[in-house]
Amino acid sequence: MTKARRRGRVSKAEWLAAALDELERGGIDAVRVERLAKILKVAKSGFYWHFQDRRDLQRELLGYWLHEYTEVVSSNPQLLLGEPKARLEKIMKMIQDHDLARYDLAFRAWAKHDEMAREIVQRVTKVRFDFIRQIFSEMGFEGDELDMRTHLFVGYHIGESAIFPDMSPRKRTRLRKRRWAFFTTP
Amino acid sequence: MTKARRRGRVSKAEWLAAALDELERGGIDAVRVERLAKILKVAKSGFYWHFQDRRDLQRELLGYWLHEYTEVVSSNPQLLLGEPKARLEKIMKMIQDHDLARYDLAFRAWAKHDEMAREIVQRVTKVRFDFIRQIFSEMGFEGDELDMRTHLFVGYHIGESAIFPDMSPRKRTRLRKRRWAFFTTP
DNA sequence: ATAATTATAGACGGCAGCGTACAATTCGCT
DNA sequence: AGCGAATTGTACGCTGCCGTCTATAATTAT
Repeated sequence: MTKARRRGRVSKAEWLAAALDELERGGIDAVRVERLAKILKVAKSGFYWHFQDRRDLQRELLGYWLHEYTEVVSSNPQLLLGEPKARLEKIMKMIQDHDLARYDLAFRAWAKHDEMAREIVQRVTKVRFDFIRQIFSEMGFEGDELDMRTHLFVGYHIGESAIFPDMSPRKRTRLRKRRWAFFTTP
Repeated sequence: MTKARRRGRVSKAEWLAAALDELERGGIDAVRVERLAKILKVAKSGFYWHFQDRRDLQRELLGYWLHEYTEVVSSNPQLLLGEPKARLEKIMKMIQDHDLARYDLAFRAWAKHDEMAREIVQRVTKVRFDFIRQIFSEMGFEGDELDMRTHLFVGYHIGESAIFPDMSPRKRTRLRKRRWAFFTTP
């Protein structure tokens, strides 16, 4: 439906994409209507055709992130079948390859002072936590040991790309494999 | 020197404390001169007596955080002596008790789009990384295994309190002990 | 008590951003 | 080509915030 038509028209999806870019770059306070309009080389009036107001854009941003960066993964049938160790490996590769934690820092910083953002972030955290917990559970871990491994896994992967952005892909892959061995060893 | 005197006078330290509060609550964009003045119930003119401008406050904020939340810990003589496993345990307890990662999310989100902040954040990350790496090294880990454990440890602890804020202190302590066992086992 | 220092109040000009109004243009279809 | 619907440009009023200025009050040193 809403795809870019010719030149000069800006679709809703393009406004959203620009907003996500800006969110990552400058935090939610950089996601400003006039700023996005300038980036898209367009007057801001078009924005108010697609969205009710700035808040409305923020809502859609949260929905988009929840769906594309968590639900799409956690409901991927490929990740629900087979040996838990193999599934964990696939997920770790996926996190790295698709940079699934890319926007986490910005969304979580935002959630600190915004109720609407906090709700979605909590949901994202819970979905990911339950998903990983299930896998460790199938590996045979229980109780606090299960919780500890799940927390450590989920907590680490949310921050990795933000905290250690300068690691080479080569090294990242080597460490990933060691991490996998570390996490899957009883 | 600069302490709160009577009513109505606001010291530099109080401006800084309010700024740190606001930074945690709302991100760097919430650290605004007039906002802080309102919080402190004072006109903003006093601000410009203590600080050259808003940027100057930000600089001091970074210096304060670097010193109080990293350097003070990493140069603590108590943490430089004794068995590496015992030292690691002490550090983990300290991270929990003093909530040492409390401001990390806000500073790291800020660093995404501000060169001055990025410099300090990188320094903080490096100091912590080297500090922890030394300990794991003394435990006998080497090469990629050493790097993996250091990354995992530092990466996890930066995010923990931001990502899992609702855990009870009791449970946090139990998981901490398990984490210690996990990290110190070859 | 007086002088010097330290901090505050209050008012100003300037800029950036939000949301609105309305006219103008372009698109999709016939 | 022409009609209605979809999208944009331009202009406006309002608010919040920065940094400056000047007069004034409170605190400390002499």
